[in-house]
Amino acid sequence: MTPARSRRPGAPTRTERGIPEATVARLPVYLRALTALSDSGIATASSEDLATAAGVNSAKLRKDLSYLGSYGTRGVGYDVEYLRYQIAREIGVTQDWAVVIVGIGNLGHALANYSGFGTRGFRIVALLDAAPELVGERIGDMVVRDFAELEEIVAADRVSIGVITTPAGPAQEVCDRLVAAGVTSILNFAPVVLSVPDGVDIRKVDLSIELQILAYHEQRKSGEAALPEVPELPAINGLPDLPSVNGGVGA
Amino acid sequence: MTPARSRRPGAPTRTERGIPEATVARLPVYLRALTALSDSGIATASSEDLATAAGVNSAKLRKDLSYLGSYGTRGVGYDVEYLRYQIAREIGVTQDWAVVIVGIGNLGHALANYSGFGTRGFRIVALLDAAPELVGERIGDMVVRDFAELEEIVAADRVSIGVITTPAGPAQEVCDRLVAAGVTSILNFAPVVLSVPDGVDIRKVDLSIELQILAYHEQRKSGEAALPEVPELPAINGLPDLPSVNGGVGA
DNA sequence: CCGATTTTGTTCTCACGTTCACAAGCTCCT
DNA sequence: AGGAGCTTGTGAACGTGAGAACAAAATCGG
Repeated sequence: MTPARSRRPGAPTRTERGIPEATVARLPVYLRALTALSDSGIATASSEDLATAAGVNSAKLRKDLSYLGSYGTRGVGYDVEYLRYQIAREIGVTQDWAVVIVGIGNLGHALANYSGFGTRGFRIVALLDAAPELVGERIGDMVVRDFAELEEIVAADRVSIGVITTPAGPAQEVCDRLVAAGVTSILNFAPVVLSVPDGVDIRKVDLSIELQILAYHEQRKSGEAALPEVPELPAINGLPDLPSVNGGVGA
Repeated sequence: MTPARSRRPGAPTRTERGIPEATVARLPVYLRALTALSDSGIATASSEDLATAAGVNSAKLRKDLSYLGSYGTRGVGYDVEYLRYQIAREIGVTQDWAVVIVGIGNLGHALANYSGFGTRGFRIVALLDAAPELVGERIGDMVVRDFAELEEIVAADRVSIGVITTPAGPAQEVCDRLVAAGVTSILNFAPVVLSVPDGVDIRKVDLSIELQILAYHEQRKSGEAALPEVPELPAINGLPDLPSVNGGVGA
């Protein structure tokens, strides 16, 4: 996707630009760990302490932090407040980001009520749904508005992040509308693969996929003997002749 | 972690055992794509078709499927029903798994109502909460039960998967109780790093982390010039002397 | 029956991520 | 002031994953 900016071997000095994706995904975890330490009144922490709090290995943590710069003092550790600020700044949560949530079903409700939105840095500016019976409903201190107002809201509040909590069906259309309106980052909870143009980031959260991954490992654990060795379907001899629509299988 | 069973170069025949983790994470996506194709009455699909539907590259998809075995016919493609069954079996969703949900707040409600639980293969056997005012509440066709009944339920229904949707505070304790009761796979929605003994699998879903990752990329997009170059905190000259508890920073 | 065509399964190479191990650098004690 | 003791930051080795490219196998038309 991204053209991978040409790597000059000779000049890796400073933060350059471009922290490895795996590291970016861990920075929020470190940020949370630092906040917890800070709340406990701890002023300084070693990479070992932090790594334990974040659930990672200390070498990895040090390398991750080294991409941001050389905060930290040898022989001492990291100043909790200082490092916390640096990470927050690097991630971009020192400013706050306007977010819209589209699709106010069960999950949309839950997210709308999610106080403080987990960590600060994000502000829900609108709850949207196309269903007339939902529009006008109060949730916390917000009111559900019509999805038709999307463009107006995005423009007025400089919304750059959209959260899709609709069913699978309308998700792609909602996504297209969000992108057209100017949203450039999308968090998708609908169980579909959304396609977006280059320049738009998308992340997916999928409960059923997570459960299936767990099930795979669970199956391996409880009796590897219980795994049937390639039990061919009853009739797959000659031609695969349109069993199609009726789900005679498992699911 | 896994000792990586010695690879004999000459005999990679059959499913051996041990599919790469990255592949395991994509199998559920393929499964969903196949189900969609099946529902559209499509009986055969090429790796290209499937890859498009699943949002991946076709070479990757073929390699992933090759770990399961040699389903698929050269010059033709894959039989949709057949492949679907093979993947479902490999993941383990041909049998169904008993699941308990602990913590019936907003999110717990949402999951409890999540009809069909996304894909079949999972059966919610209990909704649990420790708060007396929630116990007894009806949600769909289920009733919230007391968390104290956990052990009994896990034993009776052979529950191997637990979902934690409590706040951060009680999450570790709930986790410990689940593990002690015999649950060996946990899906955690609480914003904390849980620690579990070896042999227990844990996966985490974290809204605020996902948003922060989006924010990072968003910040890079909108004006790389807008990124302030290392604006040191006002007073970090000499010694890091306990600024600790008061959060003078941003978050 | 044979060759052209299609599409899988696999090999090879490269990039990315993780972990180890250690030199550089800071503090504290004597 | 100097050395002992920690802890960071990073270079190097290792393992995993992604993608290109191609040989093997199946169908289909002549």
